[in-house]
Amino acid sequence: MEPQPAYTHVHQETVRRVNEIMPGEEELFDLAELFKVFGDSTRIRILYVLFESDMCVCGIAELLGMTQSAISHQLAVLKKAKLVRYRREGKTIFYSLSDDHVRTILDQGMEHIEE
Amino acid sequence: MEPQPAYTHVHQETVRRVNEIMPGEEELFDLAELFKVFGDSTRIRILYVLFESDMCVCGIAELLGMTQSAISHQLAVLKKAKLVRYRREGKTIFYSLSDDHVRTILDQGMEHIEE
DNA sequence: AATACATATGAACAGTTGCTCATATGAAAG
DNA sequence: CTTTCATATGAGCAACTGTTCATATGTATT
Repeated sequence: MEPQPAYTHVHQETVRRVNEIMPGEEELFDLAELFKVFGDSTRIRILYVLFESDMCVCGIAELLGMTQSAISHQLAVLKKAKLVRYRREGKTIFYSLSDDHVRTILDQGMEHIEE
Repeated sequence: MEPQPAYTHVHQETVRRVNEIMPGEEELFDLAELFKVFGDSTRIRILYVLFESDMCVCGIAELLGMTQSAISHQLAVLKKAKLVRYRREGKTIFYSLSDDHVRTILDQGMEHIEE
């Protein structure tokens, strides 16, 4: 048996409750990774563009006034986080939002900052 | 009048709609700043602790097995983002969640990663 | 096969982040 | 006033991030 810390400042009952609801290490990591993706205004702008319409990489770049490379790198991040999907049509690749959580999360964030 | 970009890949109508819903520069910045705060697993763990109970800095440090300094630095970040409040009781300072958006945002994030 | 166009990707660089360590502030008790 | 306990804060450092630049991949056209 490992020695337990003393918890001089926290009640046993609270320790128990916190341990009960605290997500596991991997969930915490994944959650943080997800929010990091929302933590950049270029990526947020891309998501807002995709709210209105599926779009190709160069279209997004044009709309946001950024280079194709910068957008492509950021789309890779969004893709890895499964926030966007893509489909190929000939030479062009169209990106679109993959689910509704994106909108809910951004809306809640917006509500918070507008207080 | 400034010269307008050509938008060779995007329809005028889409450009108009995107510009209509795109938040302003300052809002985008604030939104990204907010999500950056959620983008660290230590801060997320602190928020989960505060879901269960108001708590002093050293209590949080104890519960999470981290130094007082590390927790204090992170609480400063949470405080700046207005995600937590604090009250002094003698020598001790108790931190608590400041509103419900925190829970909604974390829940939505959790839903997304659990797909 | 050669060219053109759309996109992806790796290296490099400046800027940022999270922790540690040392120290400062601030309140209560002696 | 001095000590003690709780917290805050600044400097420093290693790790990470977002962009640019150059180049690679992949598809269609000639």
